[in-house]
Amino acid sequence: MDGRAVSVAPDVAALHRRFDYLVPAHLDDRAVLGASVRVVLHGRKVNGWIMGEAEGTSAALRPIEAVRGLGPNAELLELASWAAWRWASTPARFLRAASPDRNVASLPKAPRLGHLEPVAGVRAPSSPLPALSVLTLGAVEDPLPLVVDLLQRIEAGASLLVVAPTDAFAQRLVARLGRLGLPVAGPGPDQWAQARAGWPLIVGTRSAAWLSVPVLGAALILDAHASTLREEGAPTWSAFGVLRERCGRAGVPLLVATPCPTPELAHASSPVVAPGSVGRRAWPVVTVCDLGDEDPRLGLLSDQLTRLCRRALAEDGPNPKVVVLLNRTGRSKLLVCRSCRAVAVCTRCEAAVQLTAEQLSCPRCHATRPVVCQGCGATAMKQLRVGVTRLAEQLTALLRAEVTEVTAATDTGPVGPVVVGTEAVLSRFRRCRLVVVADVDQHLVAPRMAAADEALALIVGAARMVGARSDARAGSLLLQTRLPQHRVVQGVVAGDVGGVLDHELEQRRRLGLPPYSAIARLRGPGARAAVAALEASGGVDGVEVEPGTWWLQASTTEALCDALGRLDRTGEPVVVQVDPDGI
DNA sequence: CGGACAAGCTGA
DNA sequence: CAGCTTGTCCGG
Repeated sequence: MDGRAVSVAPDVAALHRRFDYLVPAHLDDRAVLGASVRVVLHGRKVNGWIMGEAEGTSAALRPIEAVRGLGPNAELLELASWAAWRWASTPARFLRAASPDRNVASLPKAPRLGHLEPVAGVRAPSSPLPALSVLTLGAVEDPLPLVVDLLQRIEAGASLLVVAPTDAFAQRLVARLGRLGLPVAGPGPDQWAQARAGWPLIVGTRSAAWLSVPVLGAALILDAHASTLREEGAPTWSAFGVLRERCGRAGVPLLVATPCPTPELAHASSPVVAPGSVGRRAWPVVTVCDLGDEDPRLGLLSDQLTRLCRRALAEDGPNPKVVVLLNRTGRSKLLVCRSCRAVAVCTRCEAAVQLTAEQLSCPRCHATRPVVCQGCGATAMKQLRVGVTRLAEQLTALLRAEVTEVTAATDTGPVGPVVVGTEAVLSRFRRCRLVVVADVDQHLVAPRMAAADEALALIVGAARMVGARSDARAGSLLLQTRLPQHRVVQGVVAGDVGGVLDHELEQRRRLGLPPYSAIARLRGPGARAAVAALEASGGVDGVEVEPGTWWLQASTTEALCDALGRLDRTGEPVVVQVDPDGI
C-alpha cells in the first residue's frame, strides 16, 4: 500500500502548475484539503497548499515533508483560482491572502448567536435581500444598526462577513458590537481560526474578504468607496471584486454601504438604494468659501477661515479644536488665470492642466490646447502653490495660537489647538470643532481619473470629524474653493452627492472608460512586447499612455482577463494591473 | 521564484 | 584550465 497522493499548489509566485505528492501515513489525518504543507520541489523546500486528490497515478512521487496547519477551505481554494484569472496573477498570491498569519493546528468551538434586539437606524433593503445592493448613506451615518439588521436576517448557523476600510474602523465597530453581547471575531491573531470555525459575526479589513467560513450568510462592505479596500500594486484586487464573486458563487447577498458610490459600484448594481431615513440629516453643517471672491493677497487665509477658526478656538474642549487639511506637501501646482482667477482645467476631462511647450496639456488624458482661459478667454496664467509648512506659519501669525503640523511622516504626540496637515490627520483625530479643507481644488482637479471621487472621499473623512448637523455638539466643515459651483461642492452642501456619480458615469461612458470597458495597465521591460503579442491575438487594444506604460483595453472584463491569461510571462518581466487606480 | 547546471570569461 | 560570473531551464 502506497497511501494516497494529493495535488499541491506550491507557494512559488511565478508558478502556475500543481504537483503531486504522496501523503505519508503519519500525516494522513492532518493532510486535509487546503492544508498548508512543506514539500521538496526541484531540490528545495517550499510551502504549498493541498488543492485536492492527485488525478493520475504516476510512479515515483515524493512524499510531503510536513503539514504546517490548516488552510483555506474548498470555497476559497476555488475563489483563489478565479482571482488569479481576474487580476492576471497566480493562485499562490491569493492562497497566501486566504491563509492564516501563523499556523493553525486546530479550531476553537464557535459560539452561538443569542437573541438579537433590533437597533434603531439604517436598515438593509426589504426581504428578500437582493443579490447585490449599494446603500447610499449619509457621510456620518452610523453603520452599526445595519450590521445588526443583517445579522438578524441571515440563515441560522451562517456567518456574516463585514469588511471595513481601516483597522481602527473595524476595531471600533468590534468593540461596540461586543458591548451589545454579540460574538464577534475581530481583527487579530485569532480571527482566521475563529472565522474558519464558524463565528456568527466577523469584522475585519480588506483581507477579511479572504477568510474561510463554514457557511457564508451574507457580506457587508462599509465605506466601499475607500481606496484602502483596493490593492494598489499588482495584483490589484479589491474587497468588492472578491466579495461580489464570492457571494455570487455562494448565492448569498452582498451589501455595500458608502456615502459616495463609485462608478464601478453603481454600475454593478442599479439602482443604487438610498435608505429613506438618511440624507441631509447625516451630513454635517458645511460652509463654502469662494476663494475667487476673497482678497487674492490673503491666499488660503480667507476672512471666513479666520472668523470660523477664532470662533472654534474660543470654545472649550480637547485639542485639536481646528484641523486644516491641505493636499500632500503642497508641491502640486495649479495654473490660475491672471484676470478671472479660474483654475485652468482640461476641457475634455476636467483635470488641472499644466503649461508645457507654450501649450496647456492634460496629464490625465493627454489632450492639449492653447494657453487661453476657459472661463474668460484671457491668455495670462500664473502658478499657484502652497505647502503645509508655509500655511502653518501663516496660521500661527494670524491666530496667535499653537499650530501643529501633522503628516504621515510626523510621529504621534500631543498637539496644539490648531492642526495643519495632509489626509493623515483624518485617521489621527476623532472629533474637532472645525475642519477646513483649505484648497478643495487641489483634489477636485488632480490629474487622476478618480479625482472627483477622491475629493469626495476626503470631504467625507473630514465630515466625520465634525459630526451630523442633527447633533447639537457637532462642529462645522469649511470648504475653500475657486469652483463653488462644482458638483462635488454643491453635492456636499446639499447632503446629496448623487450628481457626482451621474456626472462621472456619463463622462466615462463618453470616454469609453470603465465600467463601460475594461482596462489593464502594463509596465516593465517586457510591456511593449507583451502588448504587441496580445493585440495580435485579438480582442484588446494597446495605447502607450506615457513612456513605458501601456493601457490595454477590451470591451469587457472577461475579454480583457482572457487575453491576459494568454500572456507569455517567460520573457522580460511585465507588471500587470487590471483596473488600475480603480479606473 | 530560485536552485542546478552549462557555458562564457579572466588571469597566470 | 581552475575558479568565478552570467544565463537558461524547469520543477512531482
